[in-house]
Amino acid sequence: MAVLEDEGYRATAPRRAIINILAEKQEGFTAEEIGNELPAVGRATIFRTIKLLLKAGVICRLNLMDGAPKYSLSSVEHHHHTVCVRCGNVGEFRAATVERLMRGLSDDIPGNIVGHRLELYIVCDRCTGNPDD
Amino acid sequence: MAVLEDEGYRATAPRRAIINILAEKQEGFTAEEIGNELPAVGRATIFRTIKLLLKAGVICRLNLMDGAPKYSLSSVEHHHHTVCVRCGNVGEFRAATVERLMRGLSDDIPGNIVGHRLELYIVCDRCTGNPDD
DNA sequence: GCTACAAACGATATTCAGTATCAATAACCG
DNA sequence: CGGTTATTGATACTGAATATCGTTTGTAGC
Repeated sequence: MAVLEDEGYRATAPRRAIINILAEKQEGFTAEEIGNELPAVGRATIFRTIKLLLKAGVICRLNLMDGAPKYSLSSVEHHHHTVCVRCGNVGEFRAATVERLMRGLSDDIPGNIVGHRLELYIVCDRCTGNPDD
Repeated sequence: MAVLEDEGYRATAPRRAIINILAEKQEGFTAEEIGNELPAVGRATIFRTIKLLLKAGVICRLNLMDGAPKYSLSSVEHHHHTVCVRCGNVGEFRAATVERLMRGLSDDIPGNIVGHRLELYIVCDRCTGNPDD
């Protein structure tokens, strides 16, 4: 919540409402979902606020193969995502191994690596139990 | 080109035209680019054919952070992409290290890993030379 | 080569996510 | 409290992608 002040933005009611919703979500959510839960807030503001939080690093965007992009709280600053291919739930993980790998890879790549993104497609434990949910 | 027959699709003129264009491109290209080079082919067909080739595994889709998705020939069956953050060019690379990493990671992930996707954001050699192109 | 039938086509309308515009509103600072 | 200015919401718009549908065109069988 302090993010708004830190960046010099105003702590308006719509923004607070959106941030409160996000805090409960944790998991991957779409812009539309937020809009549905806050009918009082205009579409434009939803997207504006999401963009604002993206820039502030509070949430991160995840472009999936199909459908609208999902967002999730970036509870840790650098991390990667797991996406369950069956239920679509999104998780976060962090692995030092990945970062180490990047450094190793830099010799094979024609240019300077400035960032990376890793997505793991999984069948989550919940879905493993229910063959077709 | 044999892809079409292999999957039971018809080898129509528009499809052949599209495939020919793709064969020259190699790099990341958008659906719109293809459309521009083939004004005779309807928009719908461009997208239909792209989807078809995606399913057949001939090309792969790359959802970037902004703008339309890019596609590229999957000249090797499993690979990852480099995206130059300055000029937007897309490259492919393959590294056994990545695959090895996945196996190592599987213990830390709550579920079964069924696939993965890695994108490297780089400043390519060409752009490193020209500070602001 | 000709015919028939289904697959595929192109033009158009439509959906959907996201953005621009702009007058009205509400935070913040004094 | 009042003025300034960021922010809002309604609406219109854009741009990518899809659905519809009458027409065209591969292809298999003759």
